[in-house]
Amino acid sequence: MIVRADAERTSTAFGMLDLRIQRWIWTEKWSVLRDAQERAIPALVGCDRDVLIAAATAAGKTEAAFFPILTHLLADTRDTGLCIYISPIKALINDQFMRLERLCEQLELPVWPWHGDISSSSKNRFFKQPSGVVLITPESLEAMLCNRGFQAPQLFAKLRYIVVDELHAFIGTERGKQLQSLMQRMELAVGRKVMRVGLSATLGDLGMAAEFLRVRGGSAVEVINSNSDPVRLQLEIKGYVEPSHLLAEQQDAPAITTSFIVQDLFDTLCGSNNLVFPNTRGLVEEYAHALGRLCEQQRVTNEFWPHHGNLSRDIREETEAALKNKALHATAICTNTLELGIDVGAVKSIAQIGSPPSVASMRQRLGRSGRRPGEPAILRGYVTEQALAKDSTLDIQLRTGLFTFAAMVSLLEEKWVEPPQTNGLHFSTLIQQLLSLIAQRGGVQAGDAYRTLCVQGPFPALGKPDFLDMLRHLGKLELIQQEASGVLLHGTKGERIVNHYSFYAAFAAEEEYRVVCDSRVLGSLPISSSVSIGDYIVFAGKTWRVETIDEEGKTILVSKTSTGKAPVFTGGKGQLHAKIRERMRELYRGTGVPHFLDAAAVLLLQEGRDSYARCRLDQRVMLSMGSNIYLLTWLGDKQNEALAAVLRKAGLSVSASGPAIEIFAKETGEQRIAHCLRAFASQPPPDAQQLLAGVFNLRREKWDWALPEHLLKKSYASLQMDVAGAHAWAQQYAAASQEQDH
DNA sequence: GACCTGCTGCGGGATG
Repeated sequence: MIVRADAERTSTAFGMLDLRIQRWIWTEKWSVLRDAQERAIPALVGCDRDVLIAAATAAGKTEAAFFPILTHLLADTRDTGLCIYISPIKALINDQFMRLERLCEQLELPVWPWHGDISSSSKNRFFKQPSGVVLITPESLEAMLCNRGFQAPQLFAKLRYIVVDELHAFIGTERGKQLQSLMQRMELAVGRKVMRVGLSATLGDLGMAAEFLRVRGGSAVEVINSNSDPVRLQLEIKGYVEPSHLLAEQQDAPAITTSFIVQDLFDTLCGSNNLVFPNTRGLVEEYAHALGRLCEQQRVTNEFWPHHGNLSRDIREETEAALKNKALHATAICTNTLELGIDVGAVKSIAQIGSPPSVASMRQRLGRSGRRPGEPAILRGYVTEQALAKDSTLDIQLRTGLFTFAAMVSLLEEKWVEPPQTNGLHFSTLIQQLLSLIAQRGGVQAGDAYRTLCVQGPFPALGKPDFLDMLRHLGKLELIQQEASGVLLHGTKGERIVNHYSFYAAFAAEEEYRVVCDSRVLGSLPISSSVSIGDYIVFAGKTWRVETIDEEGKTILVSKTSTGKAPVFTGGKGQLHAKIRERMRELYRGTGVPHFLDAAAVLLLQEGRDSYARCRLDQRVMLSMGSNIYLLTWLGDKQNEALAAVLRKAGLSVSASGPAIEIFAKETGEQRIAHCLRAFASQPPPDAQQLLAGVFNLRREKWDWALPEHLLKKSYASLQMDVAGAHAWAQQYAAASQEQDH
């Protein structure tokens, strides 16, 4: 057997694996182990350290983790161990289950897929024999701890490893804090350390990711960073100019440039598989509909399929099947539903309409193309700018849309991605974890809860007095109550909430209407998107008339029509990192032309540079235009948000706007703004409580409504602002303006 | 001018 000889000759790690796993690798005809696998096996097989594996999407990360883990679980022949694998999405659990079960069948090791769609009979069988591999979501794990807390020590008695897949998808989120807390609670239940394994393809900073995996112990995590062969990139940004007079006259008509972009997509993408990312669900609908119509007009089979989170599973699977079907050419118009885990096979190119939300996201998207040996990863960018007019805003004059996109692409080429955002406090999730801990243990001492969740857990930023404040507030809201003995229990309201299944998710979800046509569910629309009877809408790439709206049953009935308009989906704003603004400024100051711009985009680049020079933005920080003053910091959105709060507190009417802060009412005067900035710089940075005094409407996360005011402000500020960064900038500004005065 | 993710236990009734 040649295959066997190859594997043995080139690999020492191979010999460390259980013989049955070696045999399985031979029968699968794998000639060599991948780099990540080769290095992960010795790191994991001894079960004596935490490991972070960073490797490209198709580099066999799952096997890299499971070959040595299964080997370790099988080593004790009398008592097979347990491994818990945690995934952010159900579809990934289903995928991994199919891959893993083929192997584990041979090993006589049970694999337990575990999420909301799995029957309780399978789950009950696990409770009788808790060993093997459990593939689970954080929410299902939360439910297990909540409802079977007393059994936790027995259930996890044999737990050896916790594997977290798509680690980057958790970092910096409510679910991430929840996950860290769950891992901590499992370890406490069994009274010992359990080895943690993180898997990811898109990590901006491995040290921070390691620290996320093991709070206060990141430096001891073994990091395996496997860069497989770098893929050749083929990048292009095409520029388009929207005639402004037409836009003003016909508000409702689709923009002229949209139809140019649609035509270009049609011409370049037909005949191959591609993904198109227009950034919003509404635009996914618009483009899918427009491309479908174009196919109809040209009398060719439609090759364009919509995909986003509000479409029914049914419709999403149609799109996924079209992409996987080798007999068809298919292009998906999608949101980041197709950015994560689900396997849709290799695609030829990615089209990005408008700049992406982050460089990390653009890289993840691009990772979907160029997966076959020798093929490049192709990114086609499209940027629309409005025609220049006398009254054009600064934004339009500077062509910030093009410069943002170009800066991001140039950073992508340098392999830079945003570092993970780990300083969010997420006190909302602390409340959830406290209530869940009470459920798990049937009551908990306040000091014990503080130690578990804050001192040793993922919420170390909360001091003891603040924690007690929070408990008192939760008591007032009847979420918790304290027994005479000091034990914390659920209050009447807390009891009701914890006993409903909606408790297990750490993140908030908006209520939605189901959209139904002839008893087929097409998907859902958020309650907030205003839709009335008789409206014509675009949904799932087709047009419909709204027939009835059932408020009780939360259902919208529609029928087919021939015209319609994409519905409005609401949402927050992305946060641009300061590094991108820095790169934009270098582009304005430079004279070179990035190789990835087409002729029209180069013209826009020149127009932007002309405006930058004309406004003398290299020398000045403030610029009066129309009735406003712009404070051009060129900082990231979080720093600008903090500066805007500082100015707002001084009584100015302001709004953070791209690379600048816009100050309304020119009569304010540049002097007054300069004075505010110097005053801010001369004092130590204010805390959130001072900065957000008198500011309302700060609730963003699921349990924010139950936080005492000052903790809500602290949590909000940690997520939305960088006060220290803003302060550092103000100090630089103050020093520079002093020099000018002398 | 943002996007996405997730969900138990129990009881009643039908079916094999």
